[in-house]
Amino acid sequence: MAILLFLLKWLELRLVIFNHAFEIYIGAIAVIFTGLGIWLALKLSKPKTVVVEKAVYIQQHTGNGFVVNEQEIEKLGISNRELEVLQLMAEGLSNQEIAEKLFVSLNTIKTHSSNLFIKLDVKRRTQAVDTAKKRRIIP
Amino acid sequence: MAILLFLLKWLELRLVIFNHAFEIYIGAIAVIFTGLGIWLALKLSKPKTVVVEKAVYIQQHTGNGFVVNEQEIEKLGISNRELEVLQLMAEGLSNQEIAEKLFVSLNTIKTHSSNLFIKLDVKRRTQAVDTAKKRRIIP
DNA sequence: CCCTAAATCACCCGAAAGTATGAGCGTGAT
DNA sequence: ATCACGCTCATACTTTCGGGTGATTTAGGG
Repeated sequence: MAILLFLLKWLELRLVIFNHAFEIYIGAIAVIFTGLGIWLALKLSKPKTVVVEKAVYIQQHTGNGFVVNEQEIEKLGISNRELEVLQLMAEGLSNQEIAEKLFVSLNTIKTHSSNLFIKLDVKRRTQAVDTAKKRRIIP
Repeated sequence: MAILLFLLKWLELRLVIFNHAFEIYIGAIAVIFTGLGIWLALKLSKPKTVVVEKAVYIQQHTGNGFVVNEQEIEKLGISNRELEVLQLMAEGLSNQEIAEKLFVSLNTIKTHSSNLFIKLDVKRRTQAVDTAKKRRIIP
């Protein structure tokens, strides 16, 4: 029964195609040449590029005097890995970005930052950066 | 003579058109839809934006000679309330603490900081502080 | 008077940050 | 060899941030 129904539908479809062969042909031509036009335009047109200049602000350290306060770092017991994390933190990087930059996992960075916060006696990364700058641990 | 020749040629052309009406119709369709495709592609293709980073070197503010870069603040359209929030942010305060300090709700601080991030073109508060310092918006 | 901008606040939701805890590994000192 | 320590990573959980949206109020300029 289902097969019969399907057959009938198919025959109907064939009839439709036969009766409207011309329109379908025209439609196919239209679609094909629209596609061709799009392809042509994309291939042959110069890529529209909009150049946006973006200023990048860079701190210029022209031999001015920033000396790392080694005593402070030692006194607080900050390891060099922690210092690296702190520096990247001060540049505004997220933990994820720091992790990628140092080729370690996000959890490791979290551990480092947690230890850093304890050693600096702070609660947040912004506070850590502020404190570290005031103590001349980072420029 | 020339006119006659022209007339003959014209009649010939008419005949050609008559005999090949279908092909010409198809050809016209093809041309029109190729044009449509080209137009579509040119209209709808989004221009590729290329961001060119341009280095801007910042003078180091040695010692305590800090002058606020008013032009920068105005250029970025930072309101004074936003500036207050930014300053407290730089001191490492949480949004909650800033809210309490300024006697407003936490949501208000969130709104201010969100607007700040947009204006400073940053994604995080640490980045905002870093950028603001480099642009001499805050000491 | 209308319109705009600043400032205020609320709610939701997902992402990021931060806390707590435990554990494995290598290195240098005892 | 063992111990301490730095570094690594994980899991689970809580808190904070940040994005998006919309609403209200107030002050100031056209």
